[in-house]
Amino acid sequence: MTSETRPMQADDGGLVGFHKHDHKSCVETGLKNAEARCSAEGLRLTPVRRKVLEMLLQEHRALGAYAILDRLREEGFGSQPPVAYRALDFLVENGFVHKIERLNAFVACAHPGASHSPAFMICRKCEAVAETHSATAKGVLGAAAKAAGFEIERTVVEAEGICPDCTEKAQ
Amino acid sequence: MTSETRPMQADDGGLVGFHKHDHKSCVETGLKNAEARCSAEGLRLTPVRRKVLEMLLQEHRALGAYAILDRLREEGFGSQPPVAYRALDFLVENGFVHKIERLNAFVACAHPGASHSPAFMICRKCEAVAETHSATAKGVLGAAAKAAGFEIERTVVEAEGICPDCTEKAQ
DNA sequence: GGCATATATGATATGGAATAACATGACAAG
DNA sequence: CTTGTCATGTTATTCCATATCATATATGCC
Ligand SMILES: [Zn+2]
Ligand SMILES: [Zn+2]
Ligand SMILES: [Zn+2]
Ligand SMILES: [Zn+2]
Repeated sequence: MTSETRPMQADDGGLVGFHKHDHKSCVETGLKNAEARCSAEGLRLTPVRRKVLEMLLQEHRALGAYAILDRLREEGFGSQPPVAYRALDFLVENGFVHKIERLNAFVACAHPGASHSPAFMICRKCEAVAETHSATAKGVLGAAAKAAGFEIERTVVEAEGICPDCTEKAQ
Repeated sequence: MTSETRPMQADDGGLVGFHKHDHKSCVETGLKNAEARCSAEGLRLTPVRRKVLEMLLQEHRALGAYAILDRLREEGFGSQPPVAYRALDFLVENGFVHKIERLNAFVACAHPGASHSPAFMICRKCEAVAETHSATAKGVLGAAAKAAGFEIERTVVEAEGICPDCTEKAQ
């Protein structure tokens, strides 16, 4: 099957971005989880880092580095690009946040704690982003890589299209 | 429509980037193909567009827009960003070139003429890029999308890792 | 506590990617 | 010849990202 510690399923809430849900708890538990994991693993969830994670949990869409930076400035943190990028680097490295390559932007991870190869669905109308998981390395691509002797370390899987809400509205 | 006429297979030469091959013919046939398709479909393969495609066929790796721009300048074409971006837009829209989101860079398509959802393997050491195809929309992600009511229009599938050559050299 | 070391932040500067907006040129249709 | 369309050229600006140096803050050891 897919993942080692806590395998995910297609219906286990992976599509937060497209559905109604208890958003306040969504943010709170996200932060709680991060705090727990950081203290468990000796990582330092400093104020800037915590704030950036909070911002990203707040939205269920991707934020660009400069949007993040603007908000950091408003909150009294440093206002130069490296401030945002360093916080993002930390969060991405430790799996709290993912980068959406297609958008050059960032989203909070929807499956904190689980080891996973994330996959994303990006609505090109409303820019909502939903995270699910991919098994790319085990599918066609994995076979091709194996055949070629290419060693996969990381995969980027992003689907662009129209989310259910926008499809509905368009009717 | 560029049609479901010639589906690809996992072993049909999709890994050009990692293997020795007749590179001169590689470029020539690439350009011939493009010319043929353009005149068949009423597209205009103008000098800039042709030059950019040639450059990308020449390399088997991704080139950034500004690298392309530099060479265009050397060849006497316009030297401002839009010159390169417009040519690239044309080539990407018509399937002659793909954008590698992970690198913010561009490669010539290795399967010209065939309708396909490309997938890429990117070596993080030598930056070689090999194109193969993905069936993402039919795999786990496709199922999740269907379940969520998300309509996939396009997929980005990019695997980062180490190519066979670099693995070998490292021994 | 005091001090050395590592880590995190602040601030400056620069480079690279991408697009908006406007002007000009080539060319075909009317 | 005029008009419309498409491609190109040019200017300017915005957004994304990193290198570098200086300062502060935490942590571990004496
Ligand atoms: Zn995730
Ligand atoms: Zn939408
Ligand atoms: Zn292709
Ligand atoms: Zn390599």
